[in-house]
Amino acid sequence: MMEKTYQPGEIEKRIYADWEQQGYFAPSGEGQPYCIMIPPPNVTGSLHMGHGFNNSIMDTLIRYHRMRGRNTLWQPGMDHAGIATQMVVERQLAQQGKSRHDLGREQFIDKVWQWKEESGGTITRQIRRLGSSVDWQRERFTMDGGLSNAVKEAFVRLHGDGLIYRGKRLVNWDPKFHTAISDLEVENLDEQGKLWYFRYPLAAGATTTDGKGYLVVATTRPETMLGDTAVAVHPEDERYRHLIGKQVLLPLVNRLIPIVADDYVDREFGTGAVKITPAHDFNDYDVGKRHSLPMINIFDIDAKVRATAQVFNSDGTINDSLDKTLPSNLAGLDRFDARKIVVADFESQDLLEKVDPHALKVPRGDRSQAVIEPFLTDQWYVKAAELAKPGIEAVEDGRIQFVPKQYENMYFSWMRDLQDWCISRQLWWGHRIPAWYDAEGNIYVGRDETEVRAKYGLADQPLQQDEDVLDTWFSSALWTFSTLGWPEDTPELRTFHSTDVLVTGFDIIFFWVARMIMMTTHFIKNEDGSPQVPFKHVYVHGLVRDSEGHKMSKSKGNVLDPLDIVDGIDVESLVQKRTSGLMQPQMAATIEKKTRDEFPEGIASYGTDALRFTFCSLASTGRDIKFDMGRVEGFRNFCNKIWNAARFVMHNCEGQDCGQDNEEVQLSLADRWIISRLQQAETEVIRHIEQFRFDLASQAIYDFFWNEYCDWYLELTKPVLYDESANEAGKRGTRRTLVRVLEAALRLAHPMMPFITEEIWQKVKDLAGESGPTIMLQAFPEADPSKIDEQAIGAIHWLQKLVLAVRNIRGEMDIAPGKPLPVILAHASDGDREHLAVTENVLLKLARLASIRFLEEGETAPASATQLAGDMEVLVPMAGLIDKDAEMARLSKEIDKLNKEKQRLGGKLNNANFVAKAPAAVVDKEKRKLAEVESALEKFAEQQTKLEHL
RNA sequence: AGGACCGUAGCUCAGUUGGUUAGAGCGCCACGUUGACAUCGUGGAGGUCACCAGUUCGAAUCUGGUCGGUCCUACCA
Repeated sequence: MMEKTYQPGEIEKRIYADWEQQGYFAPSGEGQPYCIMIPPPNVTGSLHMGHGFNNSIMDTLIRYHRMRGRNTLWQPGMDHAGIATQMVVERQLAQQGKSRHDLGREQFIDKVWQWKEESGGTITRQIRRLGSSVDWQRERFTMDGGLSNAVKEAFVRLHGDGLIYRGKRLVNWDPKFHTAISDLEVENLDEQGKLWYFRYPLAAGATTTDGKGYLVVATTRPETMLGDTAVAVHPEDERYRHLIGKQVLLPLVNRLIPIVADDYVDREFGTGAVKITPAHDFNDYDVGKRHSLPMINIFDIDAKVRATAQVFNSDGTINDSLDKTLPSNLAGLDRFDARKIVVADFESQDLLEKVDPHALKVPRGDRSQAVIEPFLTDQWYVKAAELAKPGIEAVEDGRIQFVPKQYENMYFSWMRDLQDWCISRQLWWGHRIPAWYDAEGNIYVGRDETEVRAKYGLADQPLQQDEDVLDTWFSSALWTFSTLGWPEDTPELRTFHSTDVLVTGFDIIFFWVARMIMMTTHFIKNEDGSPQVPFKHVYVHGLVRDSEGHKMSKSKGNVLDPLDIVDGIDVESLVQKRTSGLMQPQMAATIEKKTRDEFPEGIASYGTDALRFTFCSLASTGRDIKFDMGRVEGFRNFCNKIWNAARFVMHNCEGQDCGQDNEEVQLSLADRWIISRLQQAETEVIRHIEQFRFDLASQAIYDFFWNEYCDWYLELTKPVLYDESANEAGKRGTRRTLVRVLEAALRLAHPMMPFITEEIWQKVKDLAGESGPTIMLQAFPEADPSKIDEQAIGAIHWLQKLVLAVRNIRGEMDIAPGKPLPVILAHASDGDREHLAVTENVLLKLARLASIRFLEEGETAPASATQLAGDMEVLVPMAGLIDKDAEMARLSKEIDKLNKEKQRLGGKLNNANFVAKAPAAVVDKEKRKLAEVESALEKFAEQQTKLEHL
């Protein structure tokens, strides 16, 4: 007994549990391997809509290929997400008024592990609820034993190959989290600032060309002047040429610094003279290197001014010759407070020339939002440029293909201009760097301390392991092979690597995709020694945005949990969810209002299949998705439609002879037609999935099921099934077709809508003559061209035109839908007569006709409402039914439309150029169209005259 | 500054190598509970394909430009 409406909740949970328990998600071990690695979600909380989207695409691919007989592995797992996760836990501690230092490293890490269990549990529940057929037996975590081992191995080998080094360089320093971050983790944001013009007095009586005793430099960061070690001018700048090699006396710190010449200087900007602060600006750092300038670090790790500066030579060694004193009134001040004082001091000494407003880019940490300080520290780096080469080649020669292709350009431009990758982080949560130091600071790299001691012959001297951890993306970069057991040479690695597709958003192409390609090509080799790629395709999808097109984010309060669409949520809970744990609690009121406006009733429960189908239907390539609840509702209705079609089929087939026993069957025209259309739909769906066009594939499924199977075929079966006198072979044929086409359509839709298709499949499989424990492991339907019956397609098409013609008259003329109408067909051809002969009985039912007949030779047609079906006229006599004026109006509307078309076609065909140059087939087509339009016009005009005389 | 993508019905989106009467879903209007489904059925209205120029017999589609939007990269202190 099936419910009248589809109720997904209970069904989905039951089915998923069964699948998992039966072990259907594991690779079959047979067939050509097919593998997708899940982009491991961060254990920072729960999955968002982007994950829902991503998972829907991957599961569609996985289920499709599994059904096509591939040895299919979908590898699940999660990412420790170093900085992001540490931040979450630190924020929780902060709510109790504690910092991580109150706990100490070990205890803090325990706390993070606890959080990982909690968040990880939520995430796996979500992944299950989304129906994802991942192989849970193989679930991995980037910090589990195996993967940590892989990380160490990779680090040690890269270090051995000279591709990892440690050095003192300028890094992006996050003063809030007290760690270095990579270039990619810095966001450059437009902000309004100022440009201060400072006077730097010239030393030893030098003067400018206009006779002034000082040089004016412009800066957006006045406080950094404490660390200036030069002023630079352009070598060909006539204004300053004579000053090159001279010195200025740096105010406030009273240090003499040189004036140097460097091409880097833009003569047009500011005054054309630039203060150089090698320890706090990346460009200045380069200038400093070129001119061997000392580097003066004026800040501590909080980006507060130090009491005494740290001074280094340009090669990074400590410089003891320069005065390290910093003005005492600035010591301990935050950057921005120090700035005010510096400016005030310049002003009071009459050294402030002017202040202009200035728009600038401010570097901020993508997690902390703190202003990043370029900072001199010792960090570990990967020589990315060298690793990039095989990765560039792999995409150039097509071993890796991006879908859509335009992302390859983005990839290339990044890969061809790679800076070294700073991989050390001053965090606690992450993979500890496998390097040890002795008392003198010598560095020893190895897999563990024992190995290090053995390798370097260090007996008993104390060794200290590096305190830092690795950038979280370092372990992610190994994901495709570390999850398969590397560095061991495992059967899984041999079987499933290279993987087939990576499904991901464009926002992490650099963070992740590029780095995976680099690491994989370096570490994983084919038998012949050539580099392996991590995946053959990169399917890049867009971002899921809210209904207004805004990016979803916790701080904006517009995030949706995919499960809230699956299971529904009341408005109070939704408001609660969106307003709790905010970084900016003052936003709560605004968020609450917006949420109540958008979802006054909360969100209804739509079920997983509807959500997944929505994601698929929106997945056109390279485009962001504006999430539209209306689409979900539409596809929820589609699920219900499938459900009810199945009810109809069951009602008519259950307990009946559906031809399972191979008794004689007779297929009707309609049967042969729907079977033909099924073949065509199968071809189409396969083609679209192979091309990653999930939107088109979903459309094809929807069209076939609703607009053909339900709207036409089911209706066409009724006259047969309900006809007591119909022969048994014919009924059997119709029942067999009904249930078999349904069964095939379920398999066709299964990758996108796994639950409803399984639930119904279990009910119909026996009737359809199929057996097997689950639809998941059935074959994906493939077209058999010999089943395409052009004659049936033609006849049903004819019938559809006729039915539509009658319905149009009925609708336009306001005739009750149930009123049986007499119909006369005029201008019928032999073909029309043949078609009517085979479709008459169903036609009468579908169009609700009292009678249908051809106009006799020599007979005059009665006054009728007219529609055309091809050349044939469909006449509904007006007597007592139809209002003359209404029909006249309808006719002139039709005639207007046709006249416009006639004009267009006529113009085209009168154009000699068109006739001469266009391909003959195109010209013929236009001619045929014109003839049709003209003949139609003639017929309508005739009717018009006839009616006028009435 | 460089680059990418986008602009099609009220809304969300399709439209394959130029030849369609430019489509779908939702929404809208009218009618309708006929034995799967009102989460439904039937009919209908609704578009100068952002704008301008060009190529072509022919442009939503190709080229150039303008305007609008989104994003990425780099950065002038």
